[in-house]
Amino acid sequence: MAENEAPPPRRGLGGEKKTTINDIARLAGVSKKTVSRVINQSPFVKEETRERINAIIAETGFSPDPQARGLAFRRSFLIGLVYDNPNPQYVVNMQLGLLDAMRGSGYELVVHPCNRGAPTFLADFRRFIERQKLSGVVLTPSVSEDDRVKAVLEEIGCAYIRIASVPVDEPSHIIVSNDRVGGRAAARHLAELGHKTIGFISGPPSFRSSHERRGGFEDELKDRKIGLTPDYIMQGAYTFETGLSCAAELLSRTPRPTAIFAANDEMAAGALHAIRRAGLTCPADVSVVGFDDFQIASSVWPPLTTVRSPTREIGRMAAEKLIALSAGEVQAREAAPGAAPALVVRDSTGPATN
Amino acid sequence: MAENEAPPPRRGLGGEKKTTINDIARLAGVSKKTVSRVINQSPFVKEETRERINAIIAETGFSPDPQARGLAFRRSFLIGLVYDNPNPQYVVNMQLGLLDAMRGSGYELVVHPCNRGAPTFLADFRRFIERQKLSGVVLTPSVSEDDRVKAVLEEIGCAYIRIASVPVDEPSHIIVSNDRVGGRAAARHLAELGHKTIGFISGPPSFRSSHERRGGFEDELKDRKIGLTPDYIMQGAYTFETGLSCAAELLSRTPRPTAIFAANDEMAAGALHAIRRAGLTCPADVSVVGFDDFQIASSVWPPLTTVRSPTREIGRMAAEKLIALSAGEVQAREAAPGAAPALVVRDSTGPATN
DNA sequence: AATGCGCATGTTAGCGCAAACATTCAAGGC
DNA sequence: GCCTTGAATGTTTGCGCTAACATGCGCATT
Repeated sequence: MAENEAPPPRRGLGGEKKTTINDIARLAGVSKKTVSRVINQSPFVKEETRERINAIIAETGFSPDPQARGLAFRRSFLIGLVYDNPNPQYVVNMQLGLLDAMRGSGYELVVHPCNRGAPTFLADFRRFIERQKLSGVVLTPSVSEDDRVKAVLEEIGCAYIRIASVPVDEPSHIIVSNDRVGGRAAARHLAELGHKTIGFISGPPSFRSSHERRGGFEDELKDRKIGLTPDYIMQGAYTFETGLSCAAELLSRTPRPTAIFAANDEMAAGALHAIRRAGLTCPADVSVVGFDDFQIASSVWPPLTTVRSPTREIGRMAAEKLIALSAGEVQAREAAPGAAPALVVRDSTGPATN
Repeated sequence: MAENEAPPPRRGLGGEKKTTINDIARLAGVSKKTVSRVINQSPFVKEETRERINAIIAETGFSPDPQARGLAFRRSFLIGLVYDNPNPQYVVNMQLGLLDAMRGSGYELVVHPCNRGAPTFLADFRRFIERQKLSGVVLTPSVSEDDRVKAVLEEIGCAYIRIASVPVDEPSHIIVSNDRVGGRAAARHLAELGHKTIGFISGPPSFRSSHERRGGFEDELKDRKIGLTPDYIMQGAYTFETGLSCAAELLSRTPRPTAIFAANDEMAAGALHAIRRAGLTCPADVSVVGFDDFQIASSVWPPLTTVRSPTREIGRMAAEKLIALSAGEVQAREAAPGAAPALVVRDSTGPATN
């Protein structure tokens, strides 16, 4: 009866008392500290004792309370995914990758989309990390490219991994999604098909990936002595509409390009429409290559030849690294190799016809 | 020096000690229990005291440690999103909606994709809820339609909200995404454009939404005395490919349908290709209506007329309801009205031409 | 035999908060 | 005046776990 304060609803979950470390200790005939040592893999437990305790843990299905553990450790067992990438497919793939590596690790994933433009962004971000005492944070582009964010994390002392197109940090804190390699792959493919007059639609300069995809593309063309004049380079914004308008512009050049590389699938889809609208056919008249291999790439006509970005794999690597980091493990000095983007050839590319 | 056990890294986050409820109590010249009462909105605090404490809390930016709070309350302040819906856009929109309502509430969102087919699914699910002592769970289709899941939650006593196309539960536990209304809207639109011969591509029967979308569509046509014979109904699987093949089939019927309603955008995109491939034009020869209004709807040509499913709004409502539930508030007896789907008219529909 | 040392374990005191049980103080009843 | 009542606050205990500090025990050393 007593006080009856407002919101806190009485009783926790279920009715029966849940098994605690004490129960395990009693069953094993040891103190709870020894059980704790087993759970935390302390080397100072006799092999035989460890096995006995582990058997009991397995039998009872016991698993330590993350909250209590967190309170004692002064950190939660939560990993945050912080992103401002508007592409749903990227986000979901990233989440799946992270969860792949987190499964069975005792960590959980909390998602935190954010708006880097908001005036309270940094303060909110900091609050989020501190309040939740996150074990670690995964940053994706373009938050991952924000050095203020990095500074906050360093100051707080929170483990983090940045996913970025270029090595912007020490190797232990970054996973490089090798967009440059992907750009090269696209150029190589078009070159091998005999294209000489190629148009390029870049992403917005605010994304590092734009520069990388473009850089890789240009490098490969240069290596092959294929020219790419400024006239044949348009700047889009990773959207369908900009893909459409930029491609329309490119198609009006003389000589008309026989191929277009758009820096993401969305823009490539726009390019397909521009081609059709111009009375041309893809790939007979103009080939198109996209980037990302998101769902849209196989839902347009013709299905897009594109560069598959191994987002899920990158997520998995990020989580593995982060868990190791937050457990205090020392990291290798060199950056992890990082899964490389790979070309997926579909129907939107064909031999040059000029 | 002492033991130096393996994984637990010493020291928590940051260096400086963080402010606790004790600090606030000291500053306010009261006991920490009084501060606790203020935080938990107990009515037994003098107005003046409450204001003074609130002022200090605001000033110091203090916010209680969720872990400690959770430990004492026997529940975390985490809300879980459990889903097996493969559509990234749906998932991301849902997450955004949930977070809209959770912002500032002190809750965080942990995501939990699952595979309902896995043999350990139910056990894993239960473990997840119990271990984390989740405050609440949001279930989306098709996990939301699984009564075993509901049973587990009831047994554990965990608050939950199911998002479903039909009222499968008591009103306090469900939010209805009125797919039937959306189906009707699509039919009305086509009828008003004068279409009489209409083809329909349904979703897979394993999703309730399939039945609802189809049901609404059929009901509206019946009300308007427009026939829809089995010949003009195809069953797809919510994928681009099935949309393509089903539409091809429909286009071979005599008389040829002047309009096709596909139960999601993905299939509608497939239908567009089938139309083009058949040498026809959309919307001149055949109109197409989709469902969902995901990104793909505006990235195909012509941009799709479709039914926008207010996923984000539904998510917001779900989180609001769940927070109220988990705070022990009594729920209204009737189901919340639920944001209704709305038709978005773009370029894929036009007047009937037969 | 006394000493030291290292492994294996137990004990105590928190982590930051809320529940249950005091306690205080003022207003009102007879 | 004494006693009841109840609002407003404080004290203690404990949520489930770990850190820091014992402690016990066997063995090698002097």
